[in-house]
Amino acid sequence: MSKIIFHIDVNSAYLSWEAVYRLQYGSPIDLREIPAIVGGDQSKRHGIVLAKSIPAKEYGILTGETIYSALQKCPNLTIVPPSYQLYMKASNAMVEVLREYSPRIQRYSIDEVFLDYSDMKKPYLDAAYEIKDRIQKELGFTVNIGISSNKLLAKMASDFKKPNRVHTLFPEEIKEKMWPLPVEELFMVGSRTKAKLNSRGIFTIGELAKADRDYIYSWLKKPGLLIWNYANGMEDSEVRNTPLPVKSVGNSTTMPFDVDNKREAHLVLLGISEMVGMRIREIEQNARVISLSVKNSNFYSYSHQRKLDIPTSSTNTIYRVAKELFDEMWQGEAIRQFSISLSELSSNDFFQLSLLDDYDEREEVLDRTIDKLRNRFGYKCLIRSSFLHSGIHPIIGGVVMEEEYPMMSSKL
DNA sequence: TCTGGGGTCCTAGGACCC
DNA sequence: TCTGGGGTCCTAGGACCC
Repeated sequence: MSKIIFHIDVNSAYLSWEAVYRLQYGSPIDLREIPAIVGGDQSKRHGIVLAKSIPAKEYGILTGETIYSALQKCPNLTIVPPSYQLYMKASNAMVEVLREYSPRIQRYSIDEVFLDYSDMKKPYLDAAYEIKDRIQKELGFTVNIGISSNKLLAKMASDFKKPNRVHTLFPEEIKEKMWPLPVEELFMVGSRTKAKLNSRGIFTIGELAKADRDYIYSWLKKPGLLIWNYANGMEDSEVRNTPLPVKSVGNSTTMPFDVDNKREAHLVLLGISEMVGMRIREIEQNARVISLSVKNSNFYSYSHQRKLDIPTSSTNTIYRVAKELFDEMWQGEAIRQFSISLSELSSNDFFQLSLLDDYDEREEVLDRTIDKLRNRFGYKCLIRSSFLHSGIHPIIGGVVMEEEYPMMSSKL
């Protein structure tokens, strides 16, 4: 039987949540009704637009652009900083409502949820409008709900006219509702692929859909086949109740100032190693591959990685390898952003039992002791002396540890 | 005071082996 | 005299998502 899938998408999520929160605490202004954005701190060089109100959108302000540029478009723009704890709470509250409608729920991101409504009693349109209205009434923010027979089409549907709407996009509606859209509005067609497609005369989703499958595959390989299938409405992944296992853990930081010397670079790497180390131990995994990536002041990024003989979760090992990678790749120029990522993860119990001899083990006992202290008394209770007076944070990375939700990124 | 941070997946090329 | 070919592993880079 054909499925009924909902995609629930919070309208201007971060901005709406800020607006609701501020109204609850007596603010006379609804951020959704004025040109406003949620944005990072420019003085820390985090100055990009994370979310925008509809009035801000009318000034041509785009998510991801610099605040500097947004201010040129709208000088009296209201800018508020992000508060991720708040967004997590709002997201959780929404999911609690959704659980009343189906046990099959997939949190796709902090503000997007897939819900499998197949074989439920109440007619799906009634349920969708009820969900939408309840979220608005009970939680104060609005959502769009897209409905179809698969996740891809449901997601495309939720992107139609906003805010506070329910849309359907069933296979028989594809031709009329999806094919006329510009090809870049298709999920997984980004700016690079848009340019490629346009260069060969493909401008709409319909034109991609009608292109020859083998031609697209020989030209754009697997991603080409994927978007060709999507353009034809073909997608069949399950609404996953449980998150997939984590494949990599990484943290990065854009420094408030460029780093142009090895000593400071190493300190930054130590700070990041502390965070990724804590996180990998938290999920009880070991990593076989350590990757270091840097972005220089010209915004050029490059990376090196190393595969270890023995998977690790030791902060010192991560740091040592990251330092080696940095020393062999660094060209001596000013660095803006540092990033360490751990991958090829494996459960750690095997190694703990089998490697009785090993050097990493004592490290790990110490690491775990430090983790416990930091979890109990706060991160700052124990810091390495090398950071004192360095101007560099001893633990670097902005992960909200409690109540983690899966970030599924480009995978449905 | 101009451009974040956290992810997944794919491809290409070289090394190495038989 | 004229340099195969397939498979696997590793690394670097790049595409996309929210």
